[in-house]
Amino acid sequence: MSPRPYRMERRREATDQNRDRILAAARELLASKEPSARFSLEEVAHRAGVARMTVYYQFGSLVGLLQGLCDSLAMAGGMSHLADAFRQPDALDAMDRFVAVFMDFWHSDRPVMRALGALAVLNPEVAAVLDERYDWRRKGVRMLLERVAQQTGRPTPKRMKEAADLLYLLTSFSTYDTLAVPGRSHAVVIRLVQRLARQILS
Amino acid sequence: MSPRPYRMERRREATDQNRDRILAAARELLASKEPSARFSLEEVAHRAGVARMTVYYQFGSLVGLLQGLCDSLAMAGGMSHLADAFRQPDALDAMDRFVAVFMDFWHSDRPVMRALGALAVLNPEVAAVLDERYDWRRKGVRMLLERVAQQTGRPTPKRMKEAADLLYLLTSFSTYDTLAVPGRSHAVVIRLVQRLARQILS
DNA sequence: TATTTGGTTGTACATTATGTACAACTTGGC
DNA sequence: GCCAAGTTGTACATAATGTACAACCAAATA
Repeated sequence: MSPRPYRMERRREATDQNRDRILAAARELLASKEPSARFSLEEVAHRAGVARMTVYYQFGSLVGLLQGLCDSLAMAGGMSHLADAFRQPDALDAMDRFVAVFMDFWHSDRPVMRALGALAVLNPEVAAVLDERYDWRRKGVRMLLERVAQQTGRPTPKRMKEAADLLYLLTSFSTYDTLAVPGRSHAVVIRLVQRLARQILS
Repeated sequence: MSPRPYRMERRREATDQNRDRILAAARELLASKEPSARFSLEEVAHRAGVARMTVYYQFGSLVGLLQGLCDSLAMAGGMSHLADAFRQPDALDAMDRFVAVFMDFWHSDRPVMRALGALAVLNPEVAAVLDERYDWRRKGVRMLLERVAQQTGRPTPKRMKEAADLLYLLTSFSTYDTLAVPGRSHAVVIRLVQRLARQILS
């Protein structure tokens, strides 16, 4: 028999709220530096005020939870503005916006980004999740450089590859994490990286 | 009673050999990408052909093992050449050598470097070990820039801080790991980073 | 040769984590 | 009132770290 056309709005709401609390707990735990708060499914559940089994029911596994976390971060981190960058008529303006979007993204939940990157290095499954979700950056860099090349006269392929790798490096979390230090505001970091990006193309 | 003046050369040799085999097994395991080869004390011992208790006896704990691994990597990765860099009479030559030493270091056992960095992010104890051992880079950058500033006329403090952070970024593992891709030789990576470092100072 | 000592090994145990299975329960939706 | 989605608790299997302790081995020493 076919599934009945349930509405279930209130239930949806309740379970979504649970999901959100679980994700929030996971964020908190990943961001927390105290060694007492080790990141584990058990602790996430406890912090979310939910049974361990609920986390399994909602996300399937620890990797599933991280997958949900990635999506949640992309939503909250302003990755939706990425399309705006490419709508800029001028290629260099587009690059500036591109840089800014990623700096904002890394800034939005910095300790979690750091932890996720580390988990990805150590766990191939997590790496696959991140690669899939952060592939936008690779593609974006390529597209941007294509536009810049067309606008300013195409450079040699070798220089293109070099510029692509450098722009990829500049927009990486590691770059943001190294340059965003106490005493240098977020806005200044963005302008600094934008300046470096333009230097690369000259 | 005071300890007797033991010689024990042959025993030393034997145990040192054991230590080396354990460290080698740890390196292999950390470098191995197959998910079957999870990094654990148990697996390290098994690969080294040694009982688990021996690893504990020699290194105390997993963190102790990683500590030993760091020291071993520094020895094998040519960090001893760091002093040579600072013996260069010209400041910019010194910087070139400085860059080359670190690129060689990151290159020497790349997958292990990658894994160690990730472990450090997730484990404060490991982070302390790495910070202690890799502080040379922070200090080195500062010293280099002091020399460059004296040689070329001292720039503003703000630019100094910026240059220091950028040079720190350029000599990081992350930079090496991003730029050393198939099709770009190690030597080319070094020259590329050296060129970027000089650009920073202009 | 006999003994001491440093290093190795095995066993047992406590603790913590992931993950699966399954039954019981709760509550919104029909 | 009934159904089903979602939640919870219990039990269990597996694997990892870490500690304690006793047994053992072989080199070094007296």
